[in-house]
Formats: sequence, structure tokens, C-alpha cells
Amino acid sequence: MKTEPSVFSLEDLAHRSPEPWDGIRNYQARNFLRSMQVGDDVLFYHSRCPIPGIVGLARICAAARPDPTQYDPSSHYFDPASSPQKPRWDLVDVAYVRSFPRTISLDSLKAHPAFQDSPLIRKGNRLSVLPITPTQWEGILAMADM
DNA sequence: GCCAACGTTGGC
DNA sequence: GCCAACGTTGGC
Repeated sequence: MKTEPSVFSLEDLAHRSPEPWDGIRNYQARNFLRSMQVGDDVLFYHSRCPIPGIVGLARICAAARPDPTQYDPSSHYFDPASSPQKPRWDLVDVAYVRSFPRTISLDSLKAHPAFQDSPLIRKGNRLSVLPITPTQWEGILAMADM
């Protein structure tokens, strides 16, 4: 899961957890949210910052449910085309697990064989929720010195 | 802050 | 159903 640390960082999650992950407004990302299960581990990625990359781990502690901000006209995430009778967008609840000793930078992901086919390293990629393969998990944990 | 890449919208 | 215009994401 990606986030801009200037908006909401892993440190923020450490102090406010669990957190409803609202505001996802991309159908592909939403579908990935829906496939998540309670107890699933999540890699936490910081974007739009000096060293973009994976900074730690979080965990899913509630499965997908309708995102209430879609009905709220005062919300930045308001979607006039959505209604409680026919919700369009979902959220999951995310809890802090741990911060890695060091950031696994985008540069090092680009250099890792397991990530060559991942949308994560693709230029122009905009998916803020995306799946990680078992091989990628192994690579990440190795790079994180865990 | 710039801008390339991409998803979405809406006129036709 | 096409595609230009628009808004957003995210590396740099």
C-alpha cells in the first residue's frame, strides 16, 4: 500500500492504529482491497518523498467495507455517483506492525530480479494498492535485514 | 514545481 | 465506441 508520508506516514500509523484506509478511488486498487483478508501483512510504501520506497509492515485488521467518505459532500473523497444503496468504493482497516531498520528504496527494487514484472517499479504506475508475490516477499525481508 | 503517464469523463 | 480533454499520481 502506498502513501505520501507528508499526508500520512508509517510513523503516523504507529501513533494512530488501526486506521481506516479511505480515499481509494481507482477500480483496480479497490478490487485488490476487496481481496484482502484479516491478518494479511502489508508492505508500506512511501511515495513523493526524498527516498521513495518500502519503509515497513502493516496488517489488515478489518476486511473491505464501504468507505463512508464517498457519501460525504464535505469530504475530499466525495463521489456524487455513489450512494449507501449502491456503494462504489471500499476501505480496509490497517494496523501498524513495524518499521524496517532502513528504507528499501525504489532504486533497490528496480535492481531486484523479483520486481522486474511488478507495476510497482513501472514508470507512470498509479496503483496505490497492489499484490506482492511470495518471491517478492522473500526478497523484501532479506533486503530489510529481517 | 515540473511533467510524463495514466484513468476517467463526456461529446459526438 | 472513439478519442480529446481533463484530473491525478508520483518520480525527479
